[in-house]
This record gives sequence, structure tokens and C-alpha cells, in this order.
Amino acid sequence: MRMKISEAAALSGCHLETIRYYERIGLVPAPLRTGAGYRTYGTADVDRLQFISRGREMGFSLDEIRSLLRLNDDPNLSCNEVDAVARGHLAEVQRRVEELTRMADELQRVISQCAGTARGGCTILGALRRRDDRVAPGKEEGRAPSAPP
Amino acid sequence: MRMKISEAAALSGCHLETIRYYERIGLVPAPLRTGAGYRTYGTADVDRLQFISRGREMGFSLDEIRSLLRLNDDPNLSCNEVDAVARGHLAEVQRRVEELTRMADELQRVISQCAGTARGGCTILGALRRRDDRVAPGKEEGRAPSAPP
DNA sequence: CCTTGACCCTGTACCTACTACGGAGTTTAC
DNA sequence: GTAAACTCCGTAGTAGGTACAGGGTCAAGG
Repeated sequence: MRMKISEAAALSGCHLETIRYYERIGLVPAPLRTGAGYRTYGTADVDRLQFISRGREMGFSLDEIRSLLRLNDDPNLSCNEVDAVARGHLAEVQRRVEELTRMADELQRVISQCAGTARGGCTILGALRRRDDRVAPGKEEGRAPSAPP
Repeated sequence: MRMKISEAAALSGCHLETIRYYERIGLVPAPLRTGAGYRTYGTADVDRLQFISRGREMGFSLDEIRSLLRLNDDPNLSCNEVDAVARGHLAEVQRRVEELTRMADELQRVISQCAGTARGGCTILGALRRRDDRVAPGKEEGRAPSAPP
């Protein structure tokens, strides 16, 4: 019934050393030990580790997972809070998708330009090197194009 | 002409302490110093910092940027290698977009289910808890969903 | 019984890319 | 002249782990 850490790792999807790490940071309780000091895990322990593993697969932070575990343990279930955590995380994931998509578009752009104009100088390096002809979102230096220094 | 670190930070887009960090890890050379030991930067230094800042905005790792800087410094320009670094990074960014998109879809799914069936138990927690289609050796899954008060 | 190899233990260091101090010295503005 | 703003260095912290080193333990084979 009770198993060693390597078996718990295989069943839960958490790496062996990650399990010890989770224990160290208090995300899972310290398990029972054998006389020799070996950790032994029961099914409830493995369930908890699986919960964490799935949470990580969905991109939740360990802090978010900590909250979700507390909510999961609580008998008077508070679905609203779970919902809030999940929606907050979804928003964050979507934000990261947008950010990375912008990066990918920009990369695609400079790479494809480079393929066309390779002889005149690398446009990829040019995009990194260029001074001021920037139309990127957000930043504006107060430098008038009509009156250069 | 030469400026202090705070000005170099403002012009380059790198945080002041980040500049010192880049110096410490050897990404930028140690700048000249005043008699009192203050760092002073010239335009070439600021250009290099800007290069790094733009690289980071495109998501390149500092190691990749290190390579790109070397290629940029090299007079016999090797556009192929630059291209390889950029394409490799683009592939990685696209991989991350896909991964995050999968996460977002899954989150969307469990969140919307939860909104519909909130009374039967939280489906978000259920998705994390479920002992499922994976290799579950001979465990019975039948747990009657008892109605909450 | 003894050895061999596969486990397991603790503790620490390392990774990325920064950021945030603490405590001191320096420059600048009024 | 003095107070505020700036700079210095070094260290430690962040997330989420991974990777040893240097030991102890357990099962099987000979």
C-alpha cells in the first residue's frame, strides 16, 4: 500500500527531487518514514502530488496551487474563489500568449526581410542595432525627427 | 559626451542595476571610470546596451544575445549564423505560444464547465483532482457526488 | 556471509535574468 | 555649507526546480 518516493514520483508525474522540494517548501506535508528514514507515501499523498502536477501542466504557479489545494481541502466548497484563481491565471496566460505572439511576428518579419536583402547587411542585426527609427509600441523618446542634433 | 550610468540606463532602456549586472557577467565590457570610481559611458556603450535591450524585447536569451553581439562585432559578417540563431529562437517562441495556447484552451474549458454545473462540485478542482484515463492500476473510481447543502 | 548495485538520505550549489537591499562615498543644487 | 540625489560594492532574494557530493540501506546472487 505505501510506496517509496520513486514509485510516488512515477505515479504522480512529479520528479523525485521535485517531490522533496515540494516537501521542503511546505506544499505537501512530510510523509511517514520507515525505520531507516525512507519516505513512504500513501494514495492520498500521491493524489496531492498529482493535483500539483496537473496544476503545473496548466501553468499555475506554486502559490496558486497552494491556494487551490487549500480550497480543495476545505469541506464547505468555495467555488467562487477557485473560479477567481483560474480566471486570473487564464488572463495571465493569454497575456503571455499575446506577448510571445508579438515577438514571433517581429522575428518573422526581420528574418524574412533578411532573406531578401542579404547582401546589403543583415537586417536581423540591423533591427537590433538601429537607432531611433523605432515604431514599436510604448516608448517615445522626446526626439524631434525634424531637428536632429 | 560621456555619461553616468543613470543616463545610459535611460537612453538604452536597460535598468541601471541591470547594466551593472551585464557588466558583471561579461555581456558588456567594463566602462571607463571617473576619478571617484563612477562608471562613464560613451555612445558605443549605449548602442551595445540598446542592442541587448532590443534583443530581450524579442525574447532572446542573454546567451543568444551574446552570440549575436559577437556576430555583430565581427567584420566579415556571417548572416547565416545570425539567421540560424534567429530561426532557432523563433521556433522556440512558437513552441511556447502553442504550449500556452493549449493551457489557455484547457483553462477556458474547465472554467466554462464550472459555470454551468456549479452545484455538482467544482469542475476546476475536479480537473485537477481526477484520477483518470492515465495508468491507474486497478483503482475504483466510483465516488458518488454527494450534493452540497 | 559478503559483495554488488540500486535505491534513498541530507545539504548545498547551480540555473535565468534580474531586483533589492545595506552601508558607504561623491556630486550637485540651493 | 549642507542636504538631497546619485553612485559604489557586495550580498541575498525571487521561481521552480536540477544536480551533485558524500554518505546510509536494502535485495539478490554467489
